[in-house]
Amino acid sequence: MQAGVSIGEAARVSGVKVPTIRYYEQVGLLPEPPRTEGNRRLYEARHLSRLAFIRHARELGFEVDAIRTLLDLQDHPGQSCSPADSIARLRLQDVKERIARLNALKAELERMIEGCSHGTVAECRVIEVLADHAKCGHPGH
Amino acid sequence: MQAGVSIGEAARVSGVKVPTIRYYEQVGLLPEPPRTEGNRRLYEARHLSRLAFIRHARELGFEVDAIRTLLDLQDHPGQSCSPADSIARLRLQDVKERIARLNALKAELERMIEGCSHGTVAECRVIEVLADHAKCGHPGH
DNA sequence: ATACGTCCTCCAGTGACTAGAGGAGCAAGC
DNA sequence: GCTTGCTCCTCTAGTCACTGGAGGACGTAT
Repeated sequence: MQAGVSIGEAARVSGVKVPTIRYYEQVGLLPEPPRTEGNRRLYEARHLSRLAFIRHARELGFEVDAIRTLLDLQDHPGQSCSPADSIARLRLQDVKERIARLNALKAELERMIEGCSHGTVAECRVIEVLADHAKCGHPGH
Repeated sequence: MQAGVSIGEAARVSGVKVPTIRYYEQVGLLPEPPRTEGNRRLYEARHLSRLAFIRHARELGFEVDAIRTLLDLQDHPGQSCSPADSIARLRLQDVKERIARLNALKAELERMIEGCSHGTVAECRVIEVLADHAKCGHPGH
């Protein structure tokens, strides 16, 4: 086991930016690492793997609060994993809803753009649809 | 033409909350309406239709800045609609990208959840995948 | 006259960062 | 030994599009 790496190095290997790493420490996602004599953070393997965990979870769209719970579970491997399972299921549900909503938006945007005759604003379907909700495929929203 | 409606009434018919209406005025999306003797806002038809426009555009995910441009175009109907068209196209591009990313997340979340054996955290696939990026379908992210 | 609902302004908070000011540590070249 | 330039430190404030609360005024019904 070596000494550890600087915050810049940690940023490089994890793909998380330096200020974001400090932010994660500040909000309690990442434990405070030891420091050098000159007061610089020195990250060890456990910090780096935790950082990778956080990054992956953020990429999957988990909120910081959810990640805190997931990390806490990881620290207690004997517990039931059903909280982790239900956090992931909630997230999946959320993702599915977003996809459905975005597909509706996509359809409406495509209809708007397709109807545009590239003339003046007065006859622009984009503006017209925005101004009058009744003119869109009004899918609920 | 009647007098106009209160901010509460405007909120009711537009579906935009009262503080949000005041916020739109503050950031210059909605013109300042006339006031009553008692200093209350009185919205006229033009304000209400502008509010509907804003709401619809926000629902489609246009940013406030983009909406400002779109409203400006609406106020000058003789201009070419190509700026409106390109704002909408950019938005569509963005929506498409989001859908693609969310579909990838959905696949990964489903794989995670499916692999969960409902036992302890130690053998939980959800935690495991989060901890080790190599264990997911690593679709680019 | 009183009670209640709606309205007013102003200021602070949300989430998850991001950017900048102002200063100190550290390695290399001259 | 000194300077240059990079990385690091803390602290504060800004982003986006709202949202919420304090503290007070107006308006209407009883």
